[in-house]
Amino acid sequence: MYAIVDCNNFFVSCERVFNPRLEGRPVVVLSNNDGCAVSRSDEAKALGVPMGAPRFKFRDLEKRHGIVCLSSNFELYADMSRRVMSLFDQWSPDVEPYSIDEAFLWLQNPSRDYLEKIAREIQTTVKQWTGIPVSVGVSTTKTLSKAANDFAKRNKLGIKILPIAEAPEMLSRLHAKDIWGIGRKLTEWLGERDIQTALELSNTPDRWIRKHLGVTVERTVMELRGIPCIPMNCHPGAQRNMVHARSFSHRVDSKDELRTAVAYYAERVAAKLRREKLAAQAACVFLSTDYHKPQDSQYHGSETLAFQVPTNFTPEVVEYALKAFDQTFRSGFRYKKAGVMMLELVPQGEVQGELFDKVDRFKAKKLMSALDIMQARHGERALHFAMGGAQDGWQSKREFRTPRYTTKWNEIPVARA
DNA sequence: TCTGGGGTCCTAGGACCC
DNA sequence: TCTGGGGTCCTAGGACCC
Repeated sequence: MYAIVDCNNFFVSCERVFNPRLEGRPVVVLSNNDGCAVSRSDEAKALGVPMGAPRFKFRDLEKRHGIVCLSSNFELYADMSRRVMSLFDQWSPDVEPYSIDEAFLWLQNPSRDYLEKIAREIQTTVKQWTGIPVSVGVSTTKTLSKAANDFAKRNKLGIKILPIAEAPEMLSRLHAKDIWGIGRKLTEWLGERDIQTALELSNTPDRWIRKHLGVTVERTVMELRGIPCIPMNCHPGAQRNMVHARSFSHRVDSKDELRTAVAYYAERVAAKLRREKLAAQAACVFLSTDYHKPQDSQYHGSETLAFQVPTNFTPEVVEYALKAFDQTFRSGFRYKKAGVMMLELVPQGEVQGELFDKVDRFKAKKLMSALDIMQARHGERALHFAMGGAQDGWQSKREFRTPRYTTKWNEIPVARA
């Protein structure tokens, strides 16, 4: 049986662990730039704050009901996620962390009593040891366990065990859009063909599905019928790409300012590569205007350049990123977002040397370690590349960020006895 | 006025090989 | 007049997930 353990309102729950005053109040965590609602407490959901809604659209609700809006604090959420994930191996040797707030567990014993007991135990232990409330769904496939979890959440059950015999009943009440793997486009397409519920989809002939919707949806359909097609992935392959991208708080039209932003993003993504001990074979820079403003002239450009040798050396990453930037930049637009992608990642230790290399790799590595140590100890701005320069208008807005309680010594919570 | 960021997988089509 | 069959690799774009 597959269990999915999913943290309830994860980002909000993380905030509540360290600020119990938020308990019982409507709380919303905002995306970068304090833009959209990305996590909502039950109270905020009940007031009608939609997932992904931009803040200015629920400002009225916010004022009227005293909704607490917080900027996202990813350092905290990542650390809390690590704590939660670290607990799962006591219930199963096969754990697949699926996202920052979810993991699949493979449970060998299918007896209902056993599954109930384990699911309850997971719920109480995670809450007691980390402060995070979770929901658990269990069934014969991953897709059905996700449906069970959704059911548990909707009905405030906390856990739901779904034997295959009971699946059709539940699927008849599950809308196609709420199936794991069926997104907006597919929902629309299915709706046009009068397929509304998960049960209707699972009763559709698989040949027809395969022909019109491809193998991915076919797998989902089989899974709804209780036939596992999406295996556990406990040892995921190495990461293939890495991105650092941000929207600007104001629109930017100056080339210099945009260039500075790109150089800074290149710095950040190179540092992230080194943390993961990876090197990239190519760099891609992309720029875009504000697609929410169709009346403005639009431009979405990107340029990819291959490195001579796979690298994570900041000066080299910045150099290539700026070269790509100069090729993709067009003047006369007001830019809203830029990003730097590192492509075709390889483990740093497996990089093949190059006889006529321009860079002294040995020195480069020592220089970067020194830089990384300095930044870890004294902050990112203590020592950095001039190119990534002074912080300008393109910087993200983060007005309401809470302390990084668990990862910074000077932000650790203080108890007064 | 104000609308996120970071990923993966699949498919179709074109270029190229013998 | 008549013009094959069987592959691989790469890329762009589109879908999905959280």
